[in-house]
Amino acid sequence: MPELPEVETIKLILQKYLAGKKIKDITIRKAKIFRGDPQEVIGKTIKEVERRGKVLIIRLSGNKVLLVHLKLTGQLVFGEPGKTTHVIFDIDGQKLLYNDLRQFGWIKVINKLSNCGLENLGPEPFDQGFTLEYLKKVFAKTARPIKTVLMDQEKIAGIGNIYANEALFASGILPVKQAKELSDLEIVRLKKAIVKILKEGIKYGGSSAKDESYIKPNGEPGSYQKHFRVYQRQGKNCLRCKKIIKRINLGGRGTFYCPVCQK
DNA sequence: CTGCGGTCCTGAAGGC
DNA sequence: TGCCTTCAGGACCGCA
Repeated sequence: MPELPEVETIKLILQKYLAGKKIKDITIRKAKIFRGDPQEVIGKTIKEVERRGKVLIIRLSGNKVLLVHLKLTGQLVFGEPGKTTHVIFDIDGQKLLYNDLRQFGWIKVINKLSNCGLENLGPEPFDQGFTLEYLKKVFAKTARPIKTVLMDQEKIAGIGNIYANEALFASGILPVKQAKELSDLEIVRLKKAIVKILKEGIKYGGSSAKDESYIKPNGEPGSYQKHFRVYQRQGKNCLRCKKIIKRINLGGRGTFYCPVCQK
């Protein structure tokens, strides 16, 4: 599922290929995916591609903006339309497809970045606002499991199930541990682990695990799945202590941890 | 305000 | 073999 590293990877590639090009046409095959009037963006030039949390921000001429959320199975990919293609962008004659098997994702046309939902997102893990003080304050306030808090986009932007599991393993913290019960030392370790794991994800171009449909715009998969330490490794040996990795359900999400290394 | 559960959607996997 | 049921999962909505 596209999380911060996957969306960042897509952003970097699209920025390279789309900046300066013109949206010549848009074909909408599934109306609910595309929100807003496509006529407002047809003919506009792409100025810049950015990211906020898991949302892609495509800035256009005339102060128009396209927001894209890929949710679970969305893809932005160059190529020929298939049965899961719901929107087709004609970019100077080249087809950029929005594919989405489960149809949870969306594309929105907006006129300004204020009041568009992005302002409710928490700090970016690579930005200045992501401080130890901020995390201490947020964690101290809630008895929710730490993993649930990590995935709360209003607390921290961009972390989903894969990177929450991996960051908690890397910092030796149990996913079910109440956020307010974390020690200062654990918060320091967790903060470092979040940054490290997300950067690792970006370095490998995101993760394309077995049941996931994430691919890069050029159609190639990412390779971070080869470096998972706990995610989907239930029943296998912990890479650190050799004990069996467990899987539980937490807030409706598959949750993976080592009962020995994580406390 | 918080937090839980239902909802969207499809293919894969499991049960009989 | 094949039909039917169950499940996964990000974010939003309604409710307690």
